[in-house]
Amino acid sequence: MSETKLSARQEAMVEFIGQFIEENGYPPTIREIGKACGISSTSVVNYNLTKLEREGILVRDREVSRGLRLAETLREGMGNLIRVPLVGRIVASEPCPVPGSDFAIFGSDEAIELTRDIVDRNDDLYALQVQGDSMVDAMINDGDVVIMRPHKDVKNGDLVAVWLLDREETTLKRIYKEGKRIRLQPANPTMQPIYIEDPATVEVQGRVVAVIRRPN
Amino acid sequence: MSETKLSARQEAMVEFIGQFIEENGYPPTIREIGKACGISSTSVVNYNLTKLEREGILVRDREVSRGLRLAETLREGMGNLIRVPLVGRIVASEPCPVPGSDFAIFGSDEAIELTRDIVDRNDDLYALQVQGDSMVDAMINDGDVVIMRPHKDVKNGDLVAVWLLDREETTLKRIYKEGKRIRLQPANPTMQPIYIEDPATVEVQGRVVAVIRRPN
DNA sequence: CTTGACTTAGAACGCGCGTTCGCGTTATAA
DNA sequence: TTATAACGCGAACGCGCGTTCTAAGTCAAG
Repeated sequence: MSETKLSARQEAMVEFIGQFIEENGYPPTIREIGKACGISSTSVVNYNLTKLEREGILVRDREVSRGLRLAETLREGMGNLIRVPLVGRIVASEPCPVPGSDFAIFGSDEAIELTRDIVDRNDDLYALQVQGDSMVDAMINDGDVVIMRPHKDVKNGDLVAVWLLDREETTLKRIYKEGKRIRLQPANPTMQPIYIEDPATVEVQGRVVAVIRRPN
Repeated sequence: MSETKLSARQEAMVEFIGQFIEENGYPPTIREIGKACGISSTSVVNYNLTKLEREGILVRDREVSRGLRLAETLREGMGNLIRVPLVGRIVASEPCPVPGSDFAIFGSDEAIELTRDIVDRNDDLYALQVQGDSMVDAMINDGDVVIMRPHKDVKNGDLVAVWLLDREETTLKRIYKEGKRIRLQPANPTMQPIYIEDPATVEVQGRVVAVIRRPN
């Protein structure tokens, strides 16, 4: 779609509409747009509005007063904020909860709002709060919130939450598949890696996409 | 103001209005509110609307179609997103930059958008990206982003960035004033604290309000 | 020049929608 | 009981506002 097709008048209209909505909380009328952009006739405003709609710049609800909104605002408002459900706590001594299996230990309305600056996509992300100091070797403190993505494709070097069957503990490590064995590398470079000879004894719960800490 | 004064009908109206705005991008009319809440008369809707306005729940623009908005939405929309400038990198071997003294090493448009869920207030917050593994004893990795608040009032137990004059290094520690001396406690509980006998040799750069890590 | 697509103007139509008024119901207090 | 207020209903008034029709000005192609 070419965006250069917008005339100066149409560009002014779009700018005014956006400004108006932000100021007043509701869209302007045809006549308000006309007055602001120096258009005397309502039909001209209507004409250009229909044009902008066909261009995809805005969405109109016909027969409705103030029934228009900017498509841009629609996407920005919906897409820039991501609500991630806080589904539970992660403790070393027990398997960490996942959204599918058990339900949330917090109310389902418990969620963390994040921006695209922190997590780019939102494909079934969920959040867990770390309890205890058992994750210090993963550079993660008590109280930290980890944002998880269901594992699906785990690549070498990913920071993942795994449940170790034989040790009966949950841990956060970087995972490397080295032939038949698996190496679990702590994030803290001063700690030693764990080598797992039997891949069946590790269950990857998910990949850590972000860690958020709020000291006191 | 007592919030329990809302009747069931008024509460339903508020809920419907918020839902309607989110769905359509513009507020409902009096008659739409009435139909949705089972009110046959427009005057009743108008009556309760005026009541809600006096209660501070919503704002009305008189004589204007769809001229209403929720006060809550007003605050949330404007204030929920916080832009924090990314002013530079923090390295152990040099003093960390602060917004006032040196200017941003990144473009001034370099900023991170955060929500109120991560940082509550926005009083001159700024962000620094950690470079190097020198902060591992503060449980902070290479590449982590720390959100800082200019120090002002530093309380015991705050996680702060300090410049140590005699060691010539920047470090992130929890600070405790114990009489005349200062104790700098690493976040990693396995590490030993540093004791500073002369308070003049530490310069508090700011308080860490959040740490954000995005593993690869 | 004529033709036709694009854009602007002005005016009229008609329903949308906020406002207002009268009146009935219920509740709490004097 | 009456008085006052809070709350509800329905109808009518009147401007707000989207729609539509006619007409005219602009500009490039033929």
